[in-house]
Amino acid sequence: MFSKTCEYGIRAMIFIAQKSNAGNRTGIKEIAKAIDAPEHFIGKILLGLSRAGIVKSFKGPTGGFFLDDDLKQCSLADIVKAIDGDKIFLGCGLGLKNCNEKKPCPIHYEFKKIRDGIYDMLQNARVSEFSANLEKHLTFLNRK
Amino acid sequence: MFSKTCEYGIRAMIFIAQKSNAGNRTGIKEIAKAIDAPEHFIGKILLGLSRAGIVKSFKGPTGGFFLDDDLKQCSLADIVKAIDGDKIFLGCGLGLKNCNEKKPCPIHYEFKKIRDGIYDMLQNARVSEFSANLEKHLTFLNRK
DNA sequence: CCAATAAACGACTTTTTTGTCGTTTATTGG
DNA sequence: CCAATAAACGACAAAAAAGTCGTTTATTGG
Repeated sequence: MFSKTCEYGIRAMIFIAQKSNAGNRTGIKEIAKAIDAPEHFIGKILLGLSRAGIVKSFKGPTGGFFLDDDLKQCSLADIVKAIDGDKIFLGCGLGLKNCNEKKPCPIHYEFKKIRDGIYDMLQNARVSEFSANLEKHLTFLNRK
Repeated sequence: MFSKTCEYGIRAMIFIAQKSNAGNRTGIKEIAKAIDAPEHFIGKILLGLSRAGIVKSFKGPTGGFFLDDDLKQCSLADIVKAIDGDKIFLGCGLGLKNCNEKKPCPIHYEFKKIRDGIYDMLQNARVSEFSANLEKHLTFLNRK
């Protein structure tokens, strides 16, 4: 569904949002441990998201990643777009470049429903809405 | 969503079904041209599907690929399972190995709806149901 | 039997994705 | 100012996916 990069990215953002909601910044090491991802790799991913303006950071001691109030409203769709682009929202299910309403592939309309469902879900899910359940250990971000 | 291999595989199967419905076999060259895919690559993919028992073939002149009456009932889900496995139907949206009802990721339940929707759609779509619209040029399998 | 045809098969190459490493730059607190 | 800290950055390495090539095997029709 999503690339691994994107999966890590979403998990990292949800974790950063949780920390930000509690008023804290968090560093690459802490994030990597929390979401069970390779440290250097999420560093690279967060660099990309930072450049995309989806996360803020400061260098040095007391530095780290965080979301300001605007960014807390960031949706999962925004993250996916920044990492994987919009092909999951717009692309043809059978990989056809010129598939569209005028020249649809055999599953075009059925597939559109799926894609729209994915988009709605991701668009309505904001990174910061998951903090409460994570705090209560009702949901998890790591694989162990 | 699907791997390229899988996209080619589904397109090839739909094309083979169309030919089979018309009572004909079709060869790798013809398939490759019809669905706009690399010839050798399609050969490799069909070899896999043939081993999985999802398509039949004969060698030699008058040979080629075809579906017998049983195989015409094959669903797109069967093809996806044979090529990409079942991770799209069962896997966690955030890539977590041990994500489940007891230890769900933050988007587990929302994502389950999506996955179930994909499964239902693919399960209910049979390869041979697309022939009529393809014949009428209402739908297409190539990118040009 | 033979030549032509077409799938089967294995080995290989290329490209993309994923992941790693070492260095540089910015910031902080002492 | 300085040592410690942490993100930024670029280059590289490994693994997986996508795609290619040449040869072999089976089948057909003449």
